[in-house]
Amino acid sequence: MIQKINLCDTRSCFLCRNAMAEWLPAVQANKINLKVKKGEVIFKEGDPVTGIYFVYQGLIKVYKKWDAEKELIIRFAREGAAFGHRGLGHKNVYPVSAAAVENGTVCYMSLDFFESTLKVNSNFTYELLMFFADELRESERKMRNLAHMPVKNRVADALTALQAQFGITEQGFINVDISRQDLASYVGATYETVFRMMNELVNEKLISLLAKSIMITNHDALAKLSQDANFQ
Amino acid sequence: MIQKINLCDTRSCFLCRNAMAEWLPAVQANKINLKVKKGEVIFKEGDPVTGIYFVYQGLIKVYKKWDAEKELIIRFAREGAAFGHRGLGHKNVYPVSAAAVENGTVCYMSLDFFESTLKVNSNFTYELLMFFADELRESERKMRNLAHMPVKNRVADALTALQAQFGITEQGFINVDISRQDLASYVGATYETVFRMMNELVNEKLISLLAKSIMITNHDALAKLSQDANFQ
DNA sequence: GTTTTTTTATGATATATATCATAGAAAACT
DNA sequence: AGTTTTCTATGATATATATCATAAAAAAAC
Repeated sequence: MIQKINLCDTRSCFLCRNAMAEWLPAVQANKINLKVKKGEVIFKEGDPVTGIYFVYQGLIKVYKKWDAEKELIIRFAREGAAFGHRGLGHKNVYPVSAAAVENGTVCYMSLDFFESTLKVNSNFTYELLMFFADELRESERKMRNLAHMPVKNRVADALTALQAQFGITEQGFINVDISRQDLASYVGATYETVFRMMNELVNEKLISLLAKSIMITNHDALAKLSQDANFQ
Repeated sequence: MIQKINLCDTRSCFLCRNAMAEWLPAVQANKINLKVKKGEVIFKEGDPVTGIYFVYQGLIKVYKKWDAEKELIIRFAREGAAFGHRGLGHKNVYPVSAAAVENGTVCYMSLDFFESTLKVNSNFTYELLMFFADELRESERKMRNLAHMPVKNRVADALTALQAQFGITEQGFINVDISRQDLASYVGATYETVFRMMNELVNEKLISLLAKSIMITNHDALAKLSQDANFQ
């Protein structure tokens, strides 16, 4: 991780958007910008928590490992998003790992400074609380899906979520470039099973593929698959 | 839900423990105590969020439904614990359901009053944030387990967690009285599978059963099963 | 205190998903 | 530019877990 001071503009990230304007010089003075290379691990589960990160540019995956080669990707963090905030709370080690999916730049600040930020900016703390509530909701929805939803439906859910997060290119493909293995890790299944389910979705004309790119061709049907399937 | 004003002491719950003493009279004036009967549903997913709850006495399960008879129990809330706080954030419907596992009493306050509490008690907001961070960590650990851990290990994990949360009786049994179906819903598997895995654990002398009661007889071995199984 | 309902127990069977195996294609390194 | 290395593709097989079926036991309702 190459250190590059003063790269970011203290305007675009979650912290800078929600902190008081008066606090931004302090942020400017305390943050550090780091260049990360594709595949580089920024921190891993079990590491002592030293600070919190924001994505300035690029794409970060936050994941939990399972026996050497398996992992579950919890979420993708893109420009502006915080990560490493799971290091907050009453434990002092990261419960997750974070790695760069592509070359990029991240912003880092020490836990001490971040805690000062929380103390000083009550509105920021409140917004962070709301953000945590949203993440918790999403996390528990995924828990339920992992327990009860078939892989095919989870693939549909993952693709819908990726399109919602990253939008589409001019040609209509989901505007994110991740490997099939990472997609499988995001779904919480093996590469092979996800591959097969994608084939089924292609045959049913809900999605179409061009090399690594994925296009959702029947958004309603796909969304229906990813829906709760329950009620009452 | 029978309404019973002024039952609780404004001392034991998460809010009362963390709010400023000066704020407690306001809590006293704005809270409502409700009696709940075993099996009673307090709110269910999709209901509009009107407020937040605390358990004064009894046991509450927080769960997500899946097609009529299946559910995933997210957590058990006992005396002092908050529930319904997943209604915070940027959506206005509960993402989970809550039901009484046994007869009990809960404390309720409107979302408006709760938000005022957050605004006034910055320390409480901070503590709530830390609580959310802890819950998020736990939720994501369970996500990973549901994706990759076999049912037997998840049963071991669930039993370990239940003993940590509820302690043991004088005879050494886990001090909680839940049905096998609820245990299965907590594990995220079917009743039958959990039943079989429990039998295996009994045969391996890690646990022993007496009617509905469960005793952990080899805590280390059980904890080992529920551990990450990964590293490096 | 009897009847009805719910919970527990257990075997047989089906099925979804993981694992193994192998090969070609693409990307990354030197 | 050539050579490892990683990623993608796909079939065959194994296995974990869910589903179905049925009965006994316990709890709840009347």
